[in-house]
Amino acid sequence: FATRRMFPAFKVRMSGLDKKAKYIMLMDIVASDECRYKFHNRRWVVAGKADPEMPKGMYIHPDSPSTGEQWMQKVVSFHKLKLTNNISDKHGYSILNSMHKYQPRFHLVRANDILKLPYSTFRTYVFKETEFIAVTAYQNEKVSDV
Amino acid sequence: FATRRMFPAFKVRMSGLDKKAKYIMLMDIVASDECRYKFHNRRWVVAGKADPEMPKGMYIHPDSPSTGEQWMQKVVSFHKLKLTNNISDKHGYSILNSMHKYQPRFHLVRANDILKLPYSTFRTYVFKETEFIAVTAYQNEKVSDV
DNA sequence: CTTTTTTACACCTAGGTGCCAAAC
DNA sequence: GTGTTTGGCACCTAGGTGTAAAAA
Repeated sequence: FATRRMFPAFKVRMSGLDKKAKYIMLMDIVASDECRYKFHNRRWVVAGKADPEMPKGMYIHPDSPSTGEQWMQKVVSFHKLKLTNNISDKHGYSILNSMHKYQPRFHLVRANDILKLPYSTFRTYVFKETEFIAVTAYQNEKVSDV
Repeated sequence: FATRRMFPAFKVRMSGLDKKAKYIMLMDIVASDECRYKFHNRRWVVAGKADPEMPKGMYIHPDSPSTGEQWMQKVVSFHKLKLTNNISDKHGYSILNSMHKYQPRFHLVRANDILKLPYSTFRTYVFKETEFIAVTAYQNEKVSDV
């Protein structure tokens, strides 16, 4: 069983925020489709129906809450998000099924305080290009060749 | 301006929790009295009225939420709590006035999820023996002699 | 003079990394 | 044989540590 950070990390650059207001940023990961994949002849191919998914929590960016000004002045990186394939993990990391396809989602909330989160409006953004297949070992040689 | 962890760390050992229920643990720091202190002839003596206090946030223990069973199986340490004397700190660390007396407080909340925190009942505990005076450099030789 | 703050820096440590060999 | 998972391990890095000297 392995627990590692997501690589490469999910990163966003923000603009148009209210400089003075405070924001909380979150992300989560949802299953993309109902398939299990395999890596055959250097290609990803569907290999049956997906395994059941574990419930996944919300990952709150550790700099939350911060002002719009602070968020906008550098790229916001979620590199500390941890993934695992250990279904009995107790640390609250995102539990993914290996060889399944996932979609990260980004949530922006205007709130002064984590305690106010549940009262607040979530704005959710999905970037299709961040979709990925979870693996236990890199399949693409180009990744290790960096 | 310095930002360091609190030393020694605030630690609690838990018992009597519901093993299956999930809990969130928090701590904060409040001013103990209205005095400023000085270290004179190897003793702490009152040296005037306290400076104004900055608002202090709640520090959520990073293992939150976890089950009663997990919390009880080892000492719960808040060693990652950060203190600073930088009044314009933007990281959400606890901003303390040096040479002032403070009281840490511990909060226990039964909740599955950080999003449910504001709906939930806080049980707050104060341990008088954890009161301390904030400093920028150790005054007691016994600390450095360890 | 005493007390307190700041800065710098070498040291250390926890934890994250790729990579490999073995197991499955 | 193929594809996938696991565990180990040397390496590296971010960040926390005390200490001491200088500044205030």
